[in-house]
Amino acid sequence: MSIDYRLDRKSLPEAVAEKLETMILSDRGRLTQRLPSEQAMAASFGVSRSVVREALVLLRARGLVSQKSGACSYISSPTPENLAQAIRRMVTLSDITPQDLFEVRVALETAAVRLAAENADAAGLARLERLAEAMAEAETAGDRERRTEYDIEFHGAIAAMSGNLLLKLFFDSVAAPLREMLKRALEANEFEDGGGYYHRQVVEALRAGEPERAEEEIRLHLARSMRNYEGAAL
Amino acid sequence: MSIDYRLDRKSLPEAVAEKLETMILSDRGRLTQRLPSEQAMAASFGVSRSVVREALVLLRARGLVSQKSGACSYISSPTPENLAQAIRRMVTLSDITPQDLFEVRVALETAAVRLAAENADAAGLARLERLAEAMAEAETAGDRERRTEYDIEFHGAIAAMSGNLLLKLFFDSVAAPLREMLKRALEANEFEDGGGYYHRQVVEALRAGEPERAEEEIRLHLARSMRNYEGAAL
DNA sequence: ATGGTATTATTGTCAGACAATCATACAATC
DNA sequence: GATTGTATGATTGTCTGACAATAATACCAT
Repeated sequence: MSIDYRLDRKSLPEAVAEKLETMILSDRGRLTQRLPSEQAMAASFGVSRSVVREALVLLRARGLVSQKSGACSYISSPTPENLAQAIRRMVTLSDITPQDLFEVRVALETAAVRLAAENADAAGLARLERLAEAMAEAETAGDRERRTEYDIEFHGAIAAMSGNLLLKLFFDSVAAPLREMLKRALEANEFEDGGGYYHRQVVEALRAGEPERAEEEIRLHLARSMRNYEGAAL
Repeated sequence: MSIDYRLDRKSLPEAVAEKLETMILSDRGRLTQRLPSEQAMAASFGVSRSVVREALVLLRARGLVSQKSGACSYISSPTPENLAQAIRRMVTLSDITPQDLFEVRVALETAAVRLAAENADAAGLARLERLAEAMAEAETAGDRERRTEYDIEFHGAIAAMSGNLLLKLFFDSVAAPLREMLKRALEANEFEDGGGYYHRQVVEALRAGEPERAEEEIRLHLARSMRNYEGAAL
């Protein structure tokens, strides 16, 4: 006649995963640490190996552990790609439109370029210049594929130059699906861009250390390049 | 002596999950559809039930299916909470600082208020005004808890008014940890704010349909309120 | 010490079993 | 006839045991 209020409605694997997660998070800093074997965990948690396995699948999906067949599980850190996939799923399944994606990207990048204008160092500026030049070269050579690569790298470098890890992470996550859209659009449409003119304008503003101007240049550039996405479905 | 090129280095559960995911995604629109039983899936995929179970755990972690014990699995859509959790994990595990969080929040909110200035409708503006008033009232009454609630709701309402689902989603995900920080800071520090003055300024700019001014007001307000976060650890 | 080999531990997958839970059909009641 | 309660079957949740594939380790020969 045990009453058994059953406050834990969760399933056993979720409960185990939660415990493991708190253990992992409290142990951060000491990463790349190997976990006990599944049998050992099953014994210490008082559940069967199947439950531990399902818990590990959950944690792997969250990017918190990595498993190699035959070897033990290791603690790991979630990667940006992890978040990017979640966003992509969300975008394809919910009512988020390509325009939403682009607007968020503009928000992140304008903020990034503001911060970059204050953090800019010589090495970073030189790298941006190299990328802008390489892009212009690829464009005059007619190599649109390489042009796009350099373009993406340029914008990513600005996000990195902001010195804000979260900003960079968000930018990458949003840029990934946009990049795929762009690739599909490139195969169909004609491409149009100012041959790296805007990129150089941005670099100049960054070198001068003028956040407002840098933001304005990026905003112009992005508004212009948005046309290339038109007609591209998610 | 079968060569067995083994092009699929993935584990069986991942392969099954991938197949199921493409099936689900291609069937979107016809959601709330029930999947076959685990046994049936195991038979049709030619694997054991354990493999199907692990695949389902993966899909559940991605928010693509929901399971009720005893009943079948149902196709489902990922929720914002799903993404928010991923972001929270990412924030607690990496070297992201409170300042990073705040900067991203400013980026998202300034973009949101710009868009809101263009999308503003009477009902939304009225709601914002009610919230600003309620906040000012709570502040004069000395009820800091309620004041904070209205404050958060006000900013969330602006994000929602942008009409951009992804922007709102990101904002909520970033605001959640900031909100916790603020609560802790509130218990220690004295709080200082302009009694809802800035909020009213923002609403005015929105009503006038002036994106630039609205952004500037929000920026001022946020720069001012950032002091309240000082000394609060993540 | 170094490199190759054998042993051992661990994971990946399978099969079968049973209890707990849910869905459904059916009977009973108003 | 609609609703409620019950019985039955299906399904999931968990456990156990097993074996092959793979990685880590210890051991041995050079």
